[in-house]
Amino acid sequence: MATPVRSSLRYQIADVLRERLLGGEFEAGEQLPSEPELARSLGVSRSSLRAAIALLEAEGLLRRRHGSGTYVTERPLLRNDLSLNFGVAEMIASTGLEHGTSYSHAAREGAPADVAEAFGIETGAPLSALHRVRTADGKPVVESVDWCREETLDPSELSALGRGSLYDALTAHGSVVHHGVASITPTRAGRETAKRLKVPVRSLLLTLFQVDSTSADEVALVSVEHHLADAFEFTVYRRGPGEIGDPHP
Amino acid sequence: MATPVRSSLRYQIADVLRERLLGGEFEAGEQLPSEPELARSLGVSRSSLRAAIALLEAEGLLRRRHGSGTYVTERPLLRNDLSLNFGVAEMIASTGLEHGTSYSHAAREGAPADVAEAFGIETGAPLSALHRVRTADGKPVVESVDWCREETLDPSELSALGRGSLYDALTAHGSVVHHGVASITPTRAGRETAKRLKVPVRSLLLTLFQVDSTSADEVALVSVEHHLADAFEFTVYRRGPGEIGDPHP
DNA sequence: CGAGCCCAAGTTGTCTGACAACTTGGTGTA
DNA sequence: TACACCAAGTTGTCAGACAACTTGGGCTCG
Repeated sequence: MATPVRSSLRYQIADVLRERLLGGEFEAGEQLPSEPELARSLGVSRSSLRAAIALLEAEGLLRRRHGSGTYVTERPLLRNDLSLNFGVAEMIASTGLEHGTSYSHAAREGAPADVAEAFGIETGAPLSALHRVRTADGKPVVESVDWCREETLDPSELSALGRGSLYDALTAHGSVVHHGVASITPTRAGRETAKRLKVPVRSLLLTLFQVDSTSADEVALVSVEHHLADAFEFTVYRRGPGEIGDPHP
Repeated sequence: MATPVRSSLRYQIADVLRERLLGGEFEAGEQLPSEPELARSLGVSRSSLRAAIALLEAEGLLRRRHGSGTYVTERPLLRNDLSLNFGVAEMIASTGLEHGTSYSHAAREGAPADVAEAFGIETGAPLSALHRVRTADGKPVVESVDWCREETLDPSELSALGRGSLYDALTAHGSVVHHGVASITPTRAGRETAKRLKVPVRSLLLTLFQVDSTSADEVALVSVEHHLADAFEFTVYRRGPGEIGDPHP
């Protein structure tokens, strides 16, 4: 049972190539082997390989030039690339610091207006809420609140999370997060937040309001994360305006 | 002549489909015609159509389900989608407000450290700089500084920009911006910035440090934009973790 | 000798046709 | 009714061929 989520071949190929690229097998600017050759060496058809390359090109990792070749983009490894969705723990770990949790509390709470709107329910309707303070090398860096439906995970299950990932817990309950839409705003620390993060009141924060959905476009999780301003650097790869969609006049 | 930058067919198809999708021809969640049928109606091969659909899927506009069909994603129209690169003017215009410029000054200036590093030159080396304050319905909302090489655009050319887009000017000089990498941080308004934006000192800002490059991965433009916190809402579509590979374990 | 044209090899882009894998709704049967 | 099965429709993958384009080398010609 449990729908093994057999990824399409092109995603598997893209995963393999991404790992080899990020692993440094090819240098920046270097030309990849030709498509027929690469396809042979991977044991896949050229069309599937091309589909995989298209994915990596959309991510900004590769660039194709008609008649010339496929090249590794020279962009630096993006720190905390916003176009990829992952948890705070991975984000901290990727900087080489030790991540931890200095505060964790789960409860059944009424939904605030913005969260309720995301779920399509009424304000004040009960949801499972998980309040946490995440630390990097012991220093608090992120205060977060995660909301999900009680049917998906009840408060006691959230409490039992321990070191496990919230995404993993959702997956185990059949609610696989496929993508999220994040909204980014600068904010200032309020009394409570300042105390938990151990910074002065009105300190600079970067706040992410994120709605995570399943592949069926059902909202699975809503998160509010307050990040210390100087804890992380968020980056994003922006396509265009050169090659994509002119409104042809 | 002059290299008409003939976009690949799949990009043209993606443009057409994107326009039809955003134009509301299909409702959210609705199923598209089958690939063979759609290919026939567009007069292209199925493989090219599939390549175009892959682009739109990577943008989060469509979703394909093996054996079932291709569906329009239910996500709302993203306000100021960070994964797309466009100028401040378009951003303001997309909110329905009148955009303008209340301050504009171009000069030859020495490069600050971070800008110099992006260009790969020494700190203090001369660049063309364009300082501007952009307005929405007459109210200042963004203070920006754009830097480019003197060989690309000299200060007098920057001054002569008028209402034209900086990207257009760069394109006209053979320096087509293909993509950018933006870094996002919360900041507070300094004395000068506060005065120009007509807000109190230490007001909340969202600062974008962006490096725009050509398709040859040469840095064409570096911008620093200070946005009023409540002027815009920046959003970004985040893939995964469900279907696509983790960044790196 | 140098500049410019031309060509051939190599690469990505597109097309065609076929079949596999999967989903979905309906039908038939126990 | 419940379940298994089937058939039609859809996307996924494969194979081969040719077109479009880039690049570098060799050639011609001034």
